[in-house]
Amino acid sequence: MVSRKEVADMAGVSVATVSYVLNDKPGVSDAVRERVRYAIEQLGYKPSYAARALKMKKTNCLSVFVNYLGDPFEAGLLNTLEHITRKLGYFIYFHTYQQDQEEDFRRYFAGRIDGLLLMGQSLREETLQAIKAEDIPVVSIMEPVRAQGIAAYIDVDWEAGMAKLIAHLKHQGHRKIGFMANGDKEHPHERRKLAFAAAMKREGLAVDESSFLYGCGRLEESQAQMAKYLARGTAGYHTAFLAASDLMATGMLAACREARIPVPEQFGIAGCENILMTLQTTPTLTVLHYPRPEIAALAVERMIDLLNGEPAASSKLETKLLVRDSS
Amino acid sequence: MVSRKEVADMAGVSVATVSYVLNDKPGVSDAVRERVRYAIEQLGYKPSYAARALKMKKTNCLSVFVNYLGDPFEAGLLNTLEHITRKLGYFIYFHTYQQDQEEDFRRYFAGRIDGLLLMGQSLREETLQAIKAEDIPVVSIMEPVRAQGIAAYIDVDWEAGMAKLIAHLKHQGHRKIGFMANGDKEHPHERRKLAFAAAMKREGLAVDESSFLYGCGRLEESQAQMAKYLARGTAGYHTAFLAASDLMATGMLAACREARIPVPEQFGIAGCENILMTLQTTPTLTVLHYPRPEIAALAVERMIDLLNGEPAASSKLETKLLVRDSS
DNA sequence: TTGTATGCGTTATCAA
DNA sequence: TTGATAACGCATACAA
Repeated sequence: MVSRKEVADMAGVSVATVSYVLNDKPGVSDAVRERVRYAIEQLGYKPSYAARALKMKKTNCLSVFVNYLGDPFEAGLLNTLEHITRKLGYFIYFHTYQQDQEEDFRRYFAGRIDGLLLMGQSLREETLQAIKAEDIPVVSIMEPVRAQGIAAYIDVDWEAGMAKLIAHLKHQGHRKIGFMANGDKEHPHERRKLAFAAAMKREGLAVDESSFLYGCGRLEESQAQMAKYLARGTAGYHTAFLAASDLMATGMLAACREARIPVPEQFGIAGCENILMTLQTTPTLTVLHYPRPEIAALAVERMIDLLNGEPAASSKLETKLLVRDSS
Repeated sequence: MVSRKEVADMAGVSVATVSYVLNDKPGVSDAVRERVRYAIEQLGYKPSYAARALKMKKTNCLSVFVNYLGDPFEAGLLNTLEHITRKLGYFIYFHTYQQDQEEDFRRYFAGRIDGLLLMGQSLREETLQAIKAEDIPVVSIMEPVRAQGIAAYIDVDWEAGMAKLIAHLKHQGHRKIGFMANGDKEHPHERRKLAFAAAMKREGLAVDESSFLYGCGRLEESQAQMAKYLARGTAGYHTAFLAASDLMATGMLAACREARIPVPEQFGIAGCENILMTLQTTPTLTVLHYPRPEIAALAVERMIDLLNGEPAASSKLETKLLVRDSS
């Protein structure tokens, strides 16, 4: 590990001068600048991140809590997050988040990251306190289910979106519409479930507990649950199903195929994210389009604002209804 | 930000004593220990990570370069990595890796992480030098395509695995067997392609460039490429296709369904990872089982070895053939 | 059993 | 235009 002192010695200057060159400060003669640059190059010197972070009280690192690293919907958000923040000079870390691991994370906040990005998770009160104590700004993509103290989130207007989907299905003649929910009430999918229920009521359609299946956010589980539902013989009770995620909608599609129930003729299905896969299913999936790049970009923008001491603000973007072959 | 000095003042002791308590050093009276603990609790003190990292020249952080964050195969590895390392007291960071971003990462190694985990990527020579200069151990899950200086990798024996798959298909009567490859020669999938070619030759079956399609590791692209292949009318030239990833195998399945080509009657398809999804496709997918939890656990074990100064070592585990309905 | 003092690699202030 | 030097928060050798 070569430190600044060695560079200074080799260039025959003081450590301060090396700093000036490194940070492009004015007031260093070209000759000295060149000598320092040469020494840095020769020695392969890299500034120590830890020392700089200690001195500056700034890490240039951001952290993202991800619900599940294999999720294609989240991946679309993460890619944009990573690109934009890297261009801004930040390093961004991804971790999977689970409620029961929050405690492990609490000691994580002191002097490691400048900001925290959430993917709609609701944090425990103590964790929030720890974050606040360290003065770490939090921005959530997707509105947390429990509002909490998180003042900055970026999301779509789920109720308006679900209303569009429901109106479309209603127009197709559907009256009994079900919903494949996540099941975990702390999961960001929960907000989509609530929005579905609210929109159904506003459309004058019935919702009760029998309207819901629970697919845990996973294709496989959703497929299994749907298969069980269809096998119960009460098939036909609902004529259409929405899902809290495209992955779960795809699972339902697979279950219908297995059960030889024609979609959309006998059963309508729709998702609410527009992940790439929904264009490749048979039939292609009717979805709400969730503008992931825009949302991620806005989230970063908000984060930078907060890091600059500007006040928190939230935004809700619009979804777009894409009618395809599954409805 | 509350520092150790404040804790010391409140407890009426020196900063050193606070350190002793914090690090569970012996030789502190119970009374003092209690007082310090109380002060820490009251003030909500958390040790500064940056300061500790600077002093100890150890960050307790590991980094993982991931090919694609939405990939279900990689996700299975990441989950295990995260669990095990966290239990060992490490924080683990995930980043997506792309060749053209290596330069950005070069300054990342100085004082930020103790070790680097790769998912089969081949790094540039300069990057490798930078890593070596910082004395950061590297362990790769999946053998890198270009051997390089990476002395520690954990993988399965791909050639033996591909041989099992091919022998199985041969036994089913297939002679013309194709392979859906990635196309990116630096991608870890490339090794599976090479293993396929080698195993085919050893089985006395023909392989040439026409044996390969290129799905870029993605379901959608694989499906599109397969659809194009089937539409060419030369369909029937190959009677079976393997894929470098289960996701791509699933894409081929979807393409066959679209083209109304019955699998496995007219066309055999198989994957080589055994991700969960392969149990839910129609038909279920014949696969090689890649033991992800075991591989990930071994990788962590090797990393800890290297961190303790023990010599590098590599391992190759066995795959298992799971014959299901697609072949 | 506890305290003092030093250094880790930086940045930044103040002198020279 | 450059150089000493004092922090930053922590761990630890050594002294008390």
